[in-house]
Amino acid sequence: MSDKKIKNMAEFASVSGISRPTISKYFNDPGSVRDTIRERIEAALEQYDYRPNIYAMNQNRRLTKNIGIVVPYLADPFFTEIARKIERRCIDAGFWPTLFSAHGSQDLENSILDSLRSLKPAGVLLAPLGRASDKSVVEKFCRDVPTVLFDSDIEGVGAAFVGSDNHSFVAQSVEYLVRSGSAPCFFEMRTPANPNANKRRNAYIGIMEGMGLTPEVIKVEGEGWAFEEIGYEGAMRVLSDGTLRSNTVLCSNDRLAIGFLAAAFEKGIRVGRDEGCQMRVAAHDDHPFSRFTCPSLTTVAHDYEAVSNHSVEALFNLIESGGTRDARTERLFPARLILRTSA
Amino acid sequence: MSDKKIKNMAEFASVSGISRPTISKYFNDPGSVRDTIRERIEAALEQYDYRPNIYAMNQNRRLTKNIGIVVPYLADPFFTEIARKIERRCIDAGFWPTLFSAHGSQDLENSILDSLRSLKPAGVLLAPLGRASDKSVVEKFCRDVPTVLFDSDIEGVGAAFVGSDNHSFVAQSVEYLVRSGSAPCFFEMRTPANPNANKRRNAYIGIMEGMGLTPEVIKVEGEGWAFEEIGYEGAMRVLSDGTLRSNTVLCSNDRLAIGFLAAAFEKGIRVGRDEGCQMRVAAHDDHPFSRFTCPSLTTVAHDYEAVSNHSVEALFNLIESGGTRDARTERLFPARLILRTSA
DNA sequence: GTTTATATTTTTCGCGCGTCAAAAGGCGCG
DNA sequence: CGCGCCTTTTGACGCGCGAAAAATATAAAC
Repeated sequence: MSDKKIKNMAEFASVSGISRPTISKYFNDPGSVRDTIRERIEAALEQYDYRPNIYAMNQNRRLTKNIGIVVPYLADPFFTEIARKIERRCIDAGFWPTLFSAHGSQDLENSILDSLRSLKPAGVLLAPLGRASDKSVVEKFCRDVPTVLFDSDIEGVGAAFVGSDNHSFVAQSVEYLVRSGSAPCFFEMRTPANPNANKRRNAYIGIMEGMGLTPEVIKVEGEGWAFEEIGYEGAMRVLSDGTLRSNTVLCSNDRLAIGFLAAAFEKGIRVGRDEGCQMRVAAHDDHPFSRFTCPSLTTVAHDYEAVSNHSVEALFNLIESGGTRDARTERLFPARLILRTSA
Repeated sequence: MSDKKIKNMAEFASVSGISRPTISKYFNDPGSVRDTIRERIEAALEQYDYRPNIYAMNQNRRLTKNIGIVVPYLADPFFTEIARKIERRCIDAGFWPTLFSAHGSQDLENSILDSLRSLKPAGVLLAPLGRASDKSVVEKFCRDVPTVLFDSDIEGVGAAFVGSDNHSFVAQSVEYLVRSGSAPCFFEMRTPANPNANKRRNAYIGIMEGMGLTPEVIKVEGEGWAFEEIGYEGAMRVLSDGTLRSNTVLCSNDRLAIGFLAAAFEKGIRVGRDEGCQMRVAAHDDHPFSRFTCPSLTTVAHDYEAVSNHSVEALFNLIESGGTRDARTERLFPARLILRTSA
């Protein structure tokens, strides 16, 4: 490789013997130039190691190749995992993804959306905070920028929503728990950050009633995204004061269950489906750590792969159609029961 | 606020009655214009909601306001946490941080550094993969871009290194374990991803020998960043085949310990410092989940705050000095023992 | 060999802002 | 009031690239 520094496209055009507009076309879409030309460009690229200035590119393009990925709370491995998959797919499709986390804060979510506007992204994949989101801000953003919502829905906002079917989660967990033992009570936060929590509780109530059973919902105090802590504190309380009537607990999500299991362990309560166990605990999400809880957590898994793939797919379609959104689409993926030892 | 769309700086200059170069100066550094002028600009800004085009800005500036933050594995909450703190400080200082994760892959780390070049960042905060890093690539990058390394050191690379003092971690854990019971063996991966692991092992050996004790290092198989899994599998093996001579285990890091504790639980081995416990387990890092392991994990905590603050500080100094690096500085922060119930 | 459709080149303009030099203006000070 | 310093204005240029139109080249089809 020659170490001659190429400083702009014109210079690269002259050393490669190809006109500048054609080079420009190549960088926008390598497939749009004739094979022989593409080969010559790529040969020159090997030699001279030129890269277009992304700022000059993005300034003039109608649409950048940027894609914003926004999650509510990156410290939750669920989001890390799904963000990783989404990132990968965007890169493979020739886009430039950028990851943002609102870290549980509305102000931060708002200012991320604000920054995102300046980035003039081709599209945005947004998992909103949920209840804590400033709905009007998100709504306005989605009107201006092609956006696909995932994980948490905000009704009517964005061009599409892709997520997991909360009813499917709860149907599987409740059905299994009832069949294999006794009916579960439902353990959740009083004011859940995430709208999925409400859907899960309602599904629980509906399913229990449909089976002729009496639903029992236990709501514990706590705000924010420190779910393990909230689950722990809540469990310490209910395990002490005897409010827990059922010996089977279905937690709204795995992170609460992690706290619950820690509390049960501390209190010397044996959890599991074996002989000698006093209670069973199950949850939803298949958090990456739920394999390593004590006992390992019986849970219901997201179809991470499907959710991330379909989110990206939906966004690409939206981008290709020029951001027109005839009808908002919603796509929910069913969950899969993961039997471990806690229930 | 008027909803008149301002499309460029010239237009904003005319509606605000201030010349364009002065407006430009203001956006580069609000403090560089006279107070009366600044007030008038800010008043106009309230009314018209104009924002400079970041692409046009960055194209022409000698240095952008971008800062790259690169971590090896974002699914590890340790990095999520420190990245969050670093992000915050960059934003407060008027920079535009962007977070990247190599997700444990050398290829990805390389291509992130490659992309980062195009971003022409003012500086980069890099926690390299460590052993898996392509040293020559990282080295070359650090020569071209002002870079501060954190968490994992690569000797001689980058303008500065900021991290935790591994000797301090191990000194505290070993001293405590010896004082409160018996001497620990050291549990680690055979080929650790992170160079800190090697430093911790060597510190362990040195400290044990210094106390007149015989070090015992247990190395378990496994590659990559799935530490919990590796710890679990390794523990299942050593807890079965009797290679474990000591009843006190010091894990190289918390994530291995999480796996270890899961294995011990599964095997019905009681872990803790109470009567009736068969073994003690401690580790290093104070992983956010180590409060919720069963039993809760005795560990040694990073000074997250100091590491993130000082990394950013070092980078800002580097940026202000124009990227000149007279001498590479290294700054290590001591750790703090966190007593919980596992040891 | 001619037609036709497609690809490429040439030319030219524009994007929005940074930066510079020279001229004009504001400000505090005595 | 007048001096000198510092800030702002004026006017102009450059950055690196995208886009559009018209001219030209290429390749396949007839």
